[in-house]
Amino acid sequence: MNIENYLTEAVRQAVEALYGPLGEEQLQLQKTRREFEGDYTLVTFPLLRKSRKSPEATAQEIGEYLTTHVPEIRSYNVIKGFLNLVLDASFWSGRFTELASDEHYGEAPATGRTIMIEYSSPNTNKPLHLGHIRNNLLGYSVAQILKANGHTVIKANLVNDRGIHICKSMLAWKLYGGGETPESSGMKGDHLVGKYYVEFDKHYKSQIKELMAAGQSEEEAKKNAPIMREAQEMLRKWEARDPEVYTLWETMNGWVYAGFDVTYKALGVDFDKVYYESQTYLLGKSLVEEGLKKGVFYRRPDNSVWIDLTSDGLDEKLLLRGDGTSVYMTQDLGTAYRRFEDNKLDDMIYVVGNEQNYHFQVLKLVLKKLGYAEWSDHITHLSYGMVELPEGKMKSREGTVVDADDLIADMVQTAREMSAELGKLDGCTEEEANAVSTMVGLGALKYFILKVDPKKTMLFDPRESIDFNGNTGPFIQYTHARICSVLRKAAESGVAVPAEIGSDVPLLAEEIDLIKTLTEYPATVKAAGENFAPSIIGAYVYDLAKQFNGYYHDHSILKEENAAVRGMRLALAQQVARVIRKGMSLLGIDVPERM
RNA sequence: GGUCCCGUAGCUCAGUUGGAUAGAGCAGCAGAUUUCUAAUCUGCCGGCCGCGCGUUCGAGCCGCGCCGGGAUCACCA
Repeated sequence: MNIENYLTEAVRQAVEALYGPLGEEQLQLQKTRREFEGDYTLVTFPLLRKSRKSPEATAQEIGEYLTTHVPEIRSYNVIKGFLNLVLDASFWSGRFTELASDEHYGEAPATGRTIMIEYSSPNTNKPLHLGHIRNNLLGYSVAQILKANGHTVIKANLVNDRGIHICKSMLAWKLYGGGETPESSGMKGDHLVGKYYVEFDKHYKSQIKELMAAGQSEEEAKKNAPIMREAQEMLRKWEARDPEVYTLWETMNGWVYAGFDVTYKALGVDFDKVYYESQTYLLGKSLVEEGLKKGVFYRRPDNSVWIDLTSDGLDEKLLLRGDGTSVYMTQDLGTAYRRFEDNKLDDMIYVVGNEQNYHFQVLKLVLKKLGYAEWSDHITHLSYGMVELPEGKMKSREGTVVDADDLIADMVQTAREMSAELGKLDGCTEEEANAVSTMVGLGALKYFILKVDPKKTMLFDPRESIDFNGNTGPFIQYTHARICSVLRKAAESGVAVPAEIGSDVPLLAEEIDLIKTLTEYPATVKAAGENFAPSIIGAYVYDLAKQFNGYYHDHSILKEENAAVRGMRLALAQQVARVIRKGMSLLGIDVPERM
């Protein structure tokens, strides 16, 4: 039975008995804020027209009626126009028993909807950086949250494995690499390839300089630099499947994938489907034909195909080059179409940075104009803001990018040092120390990034991110570890944790607060699912941990002599730990049992 | 210039869809440990929610207009 519905119905009956029938929107029942006495609050302002009395008098009247007619409502108080209803304490022990015995607490029943979420989508010419970390963490977490909401989720990764940028690192490796491999250099594959991407840029720049010194304009120099011409030639050869180029491409991409796998594994993210652009970049041309036939697109004299979106407040957009080759938009139209067809998707979510807002605006609009509104309306661009550093934006040219692997290693290392300093690792095996440091270091990183609303540009301050106090992942993990410690000690001394709380066990106000927070978990998961916002889960879990930590600090559990009260507190602690675990797993954060 | 996003405490951020006296953390100040984990807890200090007008019983939230910051408007992906 849903408590909100039950109470709303009771209140409706009360109001209608007093003032006659009323419309849907006039009943506003909400949780009472913590600083007031009560559990649920009725806002009476919308009812004044019916009651024709002052807010206070109206609240008074309804409160009186409810306390005499509804057994669960013990008392009420009125503050201004707000009617605070106080439920009987035994009611909350009942609610607690319900949630404790629900094995799938916080997991919605299957909806039958299938949702694909595409995230990560790296280029294979350089290693992942901090921006990718936000992308990956968001994508994975949103996938987890949608699963908890009962949807079938397909996690997809579209690897950008072809194009001129890939040829650049291939060419630089061929020219200057001397046959270097990940094995021979001891470098991670993606870092090795990234090194040659930088190498290309270096030579390219010096060639431009030379040409300009020889009298060419900057524009000419950029076009004429031999190394650039060679890279373009390489791309042509690749498209013609030249065996030598193709083999090199396969080899170097293989190195990159091996490197990415390590990073993905460290981040704890994974995928159900991996698409490669080299296999999908020809898609979408038939849609262009279709658009031309329908008169939605038009052809310019140079044979290129465009759509005019000026009447929608946008610009004209190229869809196919004059030579018949695809552009980004062509491919995305094609892959979107194919994905909906192949997987019978109900929704498609793209986790892509906000610098591509315009692209997705156009994508959806074009599909709509082609007549596919019934599914293009189910495309969501989960747009996230840039990650900035205290020094400003990350720029690869200026070497201010934060490498993903380095950052992860730093976080784990810092976690380890701090643990060691506090003596937390005493008596641990090397393996245990590693496991805990990894969980804590990554917990800090993940929570720090996910607690921020995705839309917003966020500041990543390395010093602050490794702070383990306050609103941080490690604080939540710590709270969990403490609870586990209590439960362990209870088990050791043979004290059982009861499955439910007897209705006669006296509950403190803090304990009722804690139960209330526990009952809000499913609604929180739902809200996070509707808004694609892991930050909502983060705020909830932190609040729960904080509440418990405060409570737990002032009230002993194991030393409580009254067996019923002790049992109640143990049961409460156990559920808090369980909900922390559930919430954190939606963020992709592991929770240690000791730390 | 067009389109989109952001603006809340010194700093980093919440604010559950329009409700009560706007919340956390960090930083600063003052305290708490014979204790089940002090990676903790308690208290204090700190606010024209960018500005103005409007909508209504009620606006940080909705509408309009400004101001400030960012992204984007490529035959790159």
